[in-house]
Amino acid sequence: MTKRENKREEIRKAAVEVIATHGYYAATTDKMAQAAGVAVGTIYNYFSNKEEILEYIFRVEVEKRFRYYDALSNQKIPVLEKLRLLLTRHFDEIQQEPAVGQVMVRERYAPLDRQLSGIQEFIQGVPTRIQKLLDEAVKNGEIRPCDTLIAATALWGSVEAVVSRALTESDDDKQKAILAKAADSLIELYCRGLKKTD
Amino acid sequence: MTKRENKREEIRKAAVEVIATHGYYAATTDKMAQAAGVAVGTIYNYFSNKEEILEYIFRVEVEKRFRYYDALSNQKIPVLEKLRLLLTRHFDEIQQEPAVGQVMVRERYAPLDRQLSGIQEFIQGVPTRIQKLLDEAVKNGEIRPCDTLIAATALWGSVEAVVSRALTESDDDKQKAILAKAADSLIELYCRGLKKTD
DNA sequence: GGTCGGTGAATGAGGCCTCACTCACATTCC
DNA sequence: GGAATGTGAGTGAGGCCTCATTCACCGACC
Repeated sequence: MTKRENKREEIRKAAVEVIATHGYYAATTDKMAQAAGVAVGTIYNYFSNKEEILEYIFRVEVEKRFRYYDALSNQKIPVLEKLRLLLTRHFDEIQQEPAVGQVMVRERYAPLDRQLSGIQEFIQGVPTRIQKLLDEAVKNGEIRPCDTLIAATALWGSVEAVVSRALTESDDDKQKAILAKAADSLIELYCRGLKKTD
Repeated sequence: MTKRENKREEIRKAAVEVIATHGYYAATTDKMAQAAGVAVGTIYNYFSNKEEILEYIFRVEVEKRFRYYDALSNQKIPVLEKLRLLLTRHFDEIQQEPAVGQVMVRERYAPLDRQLSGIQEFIQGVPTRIQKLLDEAVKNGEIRPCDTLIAATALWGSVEAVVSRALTESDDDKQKAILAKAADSLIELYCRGLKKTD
């Protein structure tokens, strides 16, 4: 990583913290600069404006997830197992960087007017890929035929809600407990449903 | 409804439209005033500040849902049926006032620093009530024992995601189609799960 | 090895603009 | 005619971004 990329990374991390605690709009460039230990002007040597910072934050996460998805899609394991791995990885990452999780669930819609492509890709891209997996699973008979658009949307919505819920938990151990078993709980929920099997 | 309440209501409706299209932060008081056909100053005769408008918007919706929940909880029907009715009603209301739906899914977290109680009640209150229903259903054997906190959080997360997805649909008929069958699709998804019943 | 000029990252005060909110006055209502 | 309601230009606080300047570093040259 070049020196330049390094500094960009430092600013990104600082911005994540500030946005996570104050929200995008209250996260002033002053606060970000202070958190990164640089002057305001320095930020503008690495990003063209405040929005680009938010976009970059999302882009980094999107790419992480897409890479993992791609690696997974070639493997010869049941689709539901792929799904479980995908969610597990996601919750793991949130656990390691809770602030990133905060930003992702909170700022998905942030600057409405000029929609940022990094955020767009995240909102649409991840559920779309889940839908692809579900379609595949329907085709090979692993799951029953159903409206995969609704199912994929619902599944990812659950994930975000659980992340959001976990992160409002002030007790650190409880937070970790929720995140740790979240993937398995959700997969079980979506596989078996709620009804008693009789 | 008194004349005063009437005007407050008009301003609320106008604000909903403006916030739905621009997002809370870009929704200036000027735009709201214009949309309501009044002067900026008038708004401040009915609301003490901009945040209170957003809070009021949420409060109106929360109370609608709580009233329906209360009416439902006394009835002698299966819990899962209550849940279905609750969701059906919710999606119906969104269909009739899509802008309100936009605001609810987008602005849940809006002004982070000083959390607005109307919004808080919505974020926490609705899932909490769903969890109560699930607990009841577990107790009377209607559904299998499970982590009802996760299940309730997930269920409501799915609802919000589907609403959000439907509202990004520009084709009006498609939007209605999604919303119309959303409640049943979700209930079925959560009851039967995805797996093939063999 | 000491001097010197070139380079570009870093700085932060302030320009400029936006927007929530006010208030002195006008209008309407009863 | 007095109370209630409406008005919208004005105010000032606050925040994004700029840019003239600084300065640490480095290679060139004597």
